Amino acid sequence: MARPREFDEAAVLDAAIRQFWLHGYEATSVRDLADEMGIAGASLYNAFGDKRALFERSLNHYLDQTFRERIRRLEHSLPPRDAIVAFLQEIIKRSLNDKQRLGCLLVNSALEIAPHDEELRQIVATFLREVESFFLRCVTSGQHDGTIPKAQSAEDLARLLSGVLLGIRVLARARPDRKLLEGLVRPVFALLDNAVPAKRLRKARRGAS
Amino acid sequence: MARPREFDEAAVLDAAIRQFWLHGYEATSVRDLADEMGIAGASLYNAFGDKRALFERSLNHYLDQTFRERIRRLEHSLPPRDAIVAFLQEIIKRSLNDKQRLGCLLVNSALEIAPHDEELRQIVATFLREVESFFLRCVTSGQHDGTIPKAQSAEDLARLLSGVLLGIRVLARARPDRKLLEGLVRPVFALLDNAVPAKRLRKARRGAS
DNA sequence: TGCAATATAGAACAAACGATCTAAAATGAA
DNA sequence: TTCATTTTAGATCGTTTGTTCTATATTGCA
Repeated sequence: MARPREFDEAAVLDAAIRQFWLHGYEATSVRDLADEMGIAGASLYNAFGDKRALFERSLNHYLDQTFRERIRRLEHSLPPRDAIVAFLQEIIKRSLNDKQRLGCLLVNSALEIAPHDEELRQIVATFLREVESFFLRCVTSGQHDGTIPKAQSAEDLARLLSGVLLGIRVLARARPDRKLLEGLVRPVFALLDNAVPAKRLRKARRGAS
Repeated sequence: MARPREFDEAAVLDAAIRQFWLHGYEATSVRDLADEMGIAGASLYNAFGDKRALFERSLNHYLDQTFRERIRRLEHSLPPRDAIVAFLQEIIKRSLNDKQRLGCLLVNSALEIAPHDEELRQIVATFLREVESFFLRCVTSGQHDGTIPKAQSAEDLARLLSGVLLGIRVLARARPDRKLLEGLVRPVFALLDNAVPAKRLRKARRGAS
């Protein structure tokens, strides 16, 4: 047949993700990309098409590696309410440890390019629905087994959780402050608690641990 | 002395805001800016310094015109809890009417350039604290007069409201969906309601209106 | 009415941009 | 071994970028 690729596609995609993540789409040049990916410009165009197509591949790869992995892992290992709490706490932890202020590539993309590119907007929108339906499954299941109160509809709680998730990521980009982020989610977790007043709950938690 | 300016500084700043808002910082060229502002490139550099300095002026002008105006208006005309509700509803309304998907220049900036420019990050962070302290004043005052429950600390509620505000703006950029945004804030408003179960509250509201 | 000072329009600058071309290298099937 | 096919590195394409220069116009003060 023909000469085979010399590079590992997944590895160079990871490098591309890192560049787009670090500088954003517009501020990343094709030369930066090729250098960091360790391939020549021509190879990049040959293998991925153009800059925009490479970005689309990178974003999809990122969503698979990062978000979908987290959803799978938490949903299969924890009871529904705990999965929600763990999800948000993991996001907070990542935001606080993010010394380079990368933020979240999904959120960054949702703002920088989704509004100017209908196809990418669809990808972002579809994935955001995917996250929301993870929250919805958790809330519905928690309301069934009695660990989450039914005062608010499962749909609205899932919507709120999506919004809070994105809000944390934006806020953390400018103010990576532990008190701020942990305080932000406290009232949300209270909404997921079974109608137990906050004071009694704190006392109960201290007793348990 | 010397020859006077031929353009109105506030007017050309508005045009600059529109360009940065529409395309983002990186994707807006100085030629685009000068054309839309109706001045020559040299005049732009003479009057504002460089592209980055013009952006800083634009952002500050935007924050004054849009956000600070809204905070002043609502805080002086409405009781605290209503001011919070009106603030979020106004953001939702703007997001749904935003045919050009401009989003919010503050949120866009917080993600595109704040992480790469320490001085602009400070401006964004300081303003975000300003918004949070508006929410804090409202919640504290509402908790005092009994219109907002004290189950959650005023600080945490203000933090949550900030996060929800940003979350709405990001979500709306990719999914400008009324059900999503209005559903998102419903549980938040419930947190601000005086421990009245949702069912009784809906009934009471129907009776009142 | 000069004169210093600033604003203007438009050309010009080097550098960087996304993308492509050229020619050599590497492969498996015939 | 030949050949069609693909990948590679590096030069190169025409644009566009942010910024500055040149030359002219316009002002208030002396």
